[in-house]
Amino acid sequence: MTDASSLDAGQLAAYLALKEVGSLIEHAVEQQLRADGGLSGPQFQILASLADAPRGRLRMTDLADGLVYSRSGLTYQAAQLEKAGLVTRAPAEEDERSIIVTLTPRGRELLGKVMPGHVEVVQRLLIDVLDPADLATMAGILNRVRDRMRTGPPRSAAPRRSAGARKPR
Amino acid sequence: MTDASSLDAGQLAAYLALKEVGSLIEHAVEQQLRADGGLSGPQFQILASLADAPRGRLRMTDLADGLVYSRSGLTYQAAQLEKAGLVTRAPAEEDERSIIVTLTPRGRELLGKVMPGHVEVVQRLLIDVLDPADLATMAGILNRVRDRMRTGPPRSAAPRRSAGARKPR
DNA sequence: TATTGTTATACTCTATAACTATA
DNA sequence: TATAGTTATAGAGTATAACAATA
Repeated sequence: MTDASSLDAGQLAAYLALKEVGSLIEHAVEQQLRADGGLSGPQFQILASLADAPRGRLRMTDLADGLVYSRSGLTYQAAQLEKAGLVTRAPAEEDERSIIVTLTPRGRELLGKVMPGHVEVVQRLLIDVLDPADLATMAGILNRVRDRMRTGPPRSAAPRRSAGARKPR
Repeated sequence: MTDASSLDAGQLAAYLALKEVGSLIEHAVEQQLRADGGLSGPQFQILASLADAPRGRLRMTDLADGLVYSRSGLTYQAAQLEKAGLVTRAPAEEDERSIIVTLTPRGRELLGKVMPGHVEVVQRLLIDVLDPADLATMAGILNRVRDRMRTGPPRSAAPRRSAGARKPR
């Protein structure tokens, strides 16, 4: 990837570093989750989302929206988690079409068992390497990127290529 | 993931932002690669690595090392790419055990066809959102993290998370 | 024996489309 | 008709272990 057709060296370096660090951390985290709790990344995300929700309950659709993937993909994962006794599924009372997924005590327990290791990995790979100021700077920058991404990718304004020179914020 | 057991809010925010931005960009890039050239992310990475190498040639092992995954995984991908006429595989002359993977003209051509779109996505999602200073700052920080990760994760400092975990599934 | 790579196999994940049922 | 979710299915990706060939 020497010639990226219009990304200068610095831009390319930023992109590649982001990509690599992201995937390395993800990899390390997934290994830990698997080893400590037999959980895959997606499964952990579902359990964590539920743990974060009011009564450990969320509708399938809300879960799917928060986590990116398709309905059917979530159905598959939810079925796995249900088989393992980590969540239950039941129709919502107000709307019989909706399914409410609920974290079971056992699910919460497993999450508690896995969390320390999870935190340890993140701490060791990311937090410990940076001083608080850098960490805050990075978070700020990345949040800006994330917000922009979520605000609908300006598909309309695609043909933009002014290599930098923009002061967002 | 409200309670992360020992990550403060800022640390957690940094981690989550990194994770989310990384996966959103990866997703967008993979979609573009698939649409513009019928390539998966891993396949593109292999082709790009080859394009970067001296004569468009690399040994299987060197490819695998550079790209993370297992030998067998690379064998699979290399076979796909060979079927598509994008690379060739031939034993090395100095060491009959080694296989040299070579980018074909057609492979290089496809790469050329896919690159503009690839760059455009990165530009739109990442570069355009940040001013040059932020970009440089982020690259610097992430490079520090990456270097540390590569310098063998101080496995010594990881008190193994025994905790009899091992059951869900 | 160690290294390079392939094969066989098995499993996870994801997506699309067709389908059911509620609203 | 529109929405929520499931099912059937199909395919891609990855890893592990056993294997063959070369060094």
